[in-house]
Amino acid sequence: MVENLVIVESPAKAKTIEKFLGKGYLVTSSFGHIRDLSKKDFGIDIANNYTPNYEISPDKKKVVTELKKIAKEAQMVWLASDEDREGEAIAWHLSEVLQLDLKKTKRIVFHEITKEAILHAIETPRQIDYNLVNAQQARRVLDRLVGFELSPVLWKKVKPSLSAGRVQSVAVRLLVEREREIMNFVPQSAFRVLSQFNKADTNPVDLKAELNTRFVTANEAESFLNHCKQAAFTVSDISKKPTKRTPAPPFTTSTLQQEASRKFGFSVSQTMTLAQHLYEAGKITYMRTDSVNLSDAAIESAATEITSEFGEKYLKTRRYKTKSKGAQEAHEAIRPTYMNKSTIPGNANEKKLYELIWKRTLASQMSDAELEKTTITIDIENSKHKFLAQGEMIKFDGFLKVYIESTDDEEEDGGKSLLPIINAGQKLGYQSISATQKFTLNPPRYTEASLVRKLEELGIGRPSTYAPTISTIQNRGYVIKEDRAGKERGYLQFTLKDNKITKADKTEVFGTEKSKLFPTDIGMVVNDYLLEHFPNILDFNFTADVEKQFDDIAEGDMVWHKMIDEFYHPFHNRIEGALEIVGRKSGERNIGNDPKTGKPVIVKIGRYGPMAQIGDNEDDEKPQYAALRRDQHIETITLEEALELFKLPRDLGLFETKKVVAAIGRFGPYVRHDNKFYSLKKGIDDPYTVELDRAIELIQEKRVSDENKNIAVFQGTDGDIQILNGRFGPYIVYNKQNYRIPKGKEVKELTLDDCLEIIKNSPEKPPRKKGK
DNA sequence: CAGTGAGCGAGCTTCCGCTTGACTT
Repeated sequence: MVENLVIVESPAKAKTIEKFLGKGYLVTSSFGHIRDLSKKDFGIDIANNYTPNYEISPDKKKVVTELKKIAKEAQMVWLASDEDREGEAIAWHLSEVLQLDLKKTKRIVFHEITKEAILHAIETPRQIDYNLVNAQQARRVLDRLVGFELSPVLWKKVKPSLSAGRVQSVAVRLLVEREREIMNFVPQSAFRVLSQFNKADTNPVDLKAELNTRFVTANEAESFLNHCKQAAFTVSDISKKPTKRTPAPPFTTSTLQQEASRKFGFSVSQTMTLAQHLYEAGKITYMRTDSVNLSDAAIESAATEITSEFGEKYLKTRRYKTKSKGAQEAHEAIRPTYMNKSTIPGNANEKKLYELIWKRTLASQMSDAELEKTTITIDIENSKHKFLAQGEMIKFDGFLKVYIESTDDEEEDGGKSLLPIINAGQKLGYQSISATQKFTLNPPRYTEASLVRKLEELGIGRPSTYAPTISTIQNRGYVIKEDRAGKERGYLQFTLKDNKITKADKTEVFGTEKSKLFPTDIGMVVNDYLLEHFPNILDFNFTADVEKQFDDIAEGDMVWHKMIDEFYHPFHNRIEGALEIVGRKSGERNIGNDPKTGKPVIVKIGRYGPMAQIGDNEDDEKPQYAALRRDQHIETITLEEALELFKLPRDLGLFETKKVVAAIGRFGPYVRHDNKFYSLKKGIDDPYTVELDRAIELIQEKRVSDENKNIAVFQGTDGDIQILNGRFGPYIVYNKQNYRIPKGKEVKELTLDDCLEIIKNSPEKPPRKKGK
């Protein structure tokens, strides 16, 4: 029997708090929300003031039973979930489900996990704030209504199993709109002029300078270089300007995801998994937070660390205020639990992430860096243009000693080099001057992390959902994360050297993308459909607007189901209106006519994805169909590219009296013979040109490797027990299940009894989850 | 587990936010 039961949300937190409270207190956790809306009939009684119908979540049944048992015996139950909308709702659900006696229930909150904070919370309990709970119910009901009414519209109008929601649909919209901006982007070019000067008299000095204008035409660039042949160059001004740089605030979920992505290339889910490990090991504070606040204790221990490591001069205590929209600040910023540990044991990635967090936290409490920016201006005789050389010198490193924040921008070359000592009036001579054609860059594609940053900026989504949202839009096929090769383009370069101008045609590769998010055809079609019929849900301000109303509910100034009612009626009307319109949305595009038949060539989303067809469905003759390749898109494919697709499948001829055909399938190019498939070799074979001889070679190769595949066969009660040679080594197949062979067994010597033993001892496999 | 693209119908999919496992062919 326990005197006091304290319930928090996270088990790791429970463990820590129990240490602070000591005897008489049992601290346990609810593992987040314990119940949710039923999936039947929306889980909402719409006609009856939107009364929610809650069910204990299946994976929480055990926890709830356990909590019920303890709560019954406890003299006092302390509901200590987070101090935000969701936390308050968790406290309320607990009190309802556990049927807590209000006289024996107290609600407590704390923002940091320190002994003082927790003891203080125990001394100042309150009751559940029902206004805040209602704000959460409004949030939950709204999301359910939007998600569960919108998604089925997509199943009917676009494709089954699709989804839409307040958060994911806006995320996709951002990607689609950026992609179209890039498609429509027309690069402009101009000539950038760089000069490599030598000091005119004795020692040659390395001084690079850039002209303060760029020339639009090659003629202008060339004639400027001509002018430079005879011109004198004079240093006219040297200006020095002190500047400073300030450290970035401590990490939140979103900024940690961004930095881990920029510095180490981690995906957002990878970062979160690593952070979860660090949190569970007690190395860092909670990793799902929107707060930049540090506890007094943390600031103090950071100060001690800084003073002892770098000296008083490097210390500057700073308190940060969160400014992101919709922040709820139930936690601290993400920081090391112990500031005196600059590194921890663990695997390489855990170490990297921990050290990043340690450095960022420490730097946030350090002095500004003091810099001096120098600009040297060089006049050109008889010209209004000037050359500028810029340099930056660190006078005091401050926080830069431990941490420099990265940016998303590509590295700019030059500009920040160290400058030589030089005087005004100094004459300079050039070694070479070049004018290089430079193209403007298209807006950047999003990475997972930069999309999270944008969503946070718009106040859409929460720290606990950033990573899952990014996964959802990929799982639905709206978005794909991949690398894409760049394209080549030519550019001009003029170089003036030894009084001679040379012109060069050069090529560069541009637009190379690595781990970027690309919208798919489905993503674009769904986005266009939603934008056409439900512009209010897709509005970038939709979340911010409803958040304001949730705040009013939390303040007690608005009744939650009235707010929902006002939203629901016009929304539901739009749903009905959208369903009344007949036909599907397929993103259909007519890209021209087939020169052979004169029939129209159409690209659209078919039952199995993006496809091209020659001829109308109304036509007497059946249209010809072909699936688009993975790197082709409805919006950009040309007639020529589409016609190319119809050259497959290709008839290669006969082998062993059966036809051999080459084509491209879901797993890439293949040849088919006698209903069997043989993959073409990547980078060697091309389905458009492969010949019969080569196809036969591939078939025979496969036959040989298949022969080696079978090691042994035994007769089991449920059919054959096979020992096969697979991609990962030998394994056993029996009754449609695969079994791994334990180490230390000689595969060739396995007997039937050995196999049965292995099958019996291998752990029961859980049923495969549906979907991917 | 690759080829298809007509049509029917049954039964399914789906949201956002709190948490952590238990998986890793």
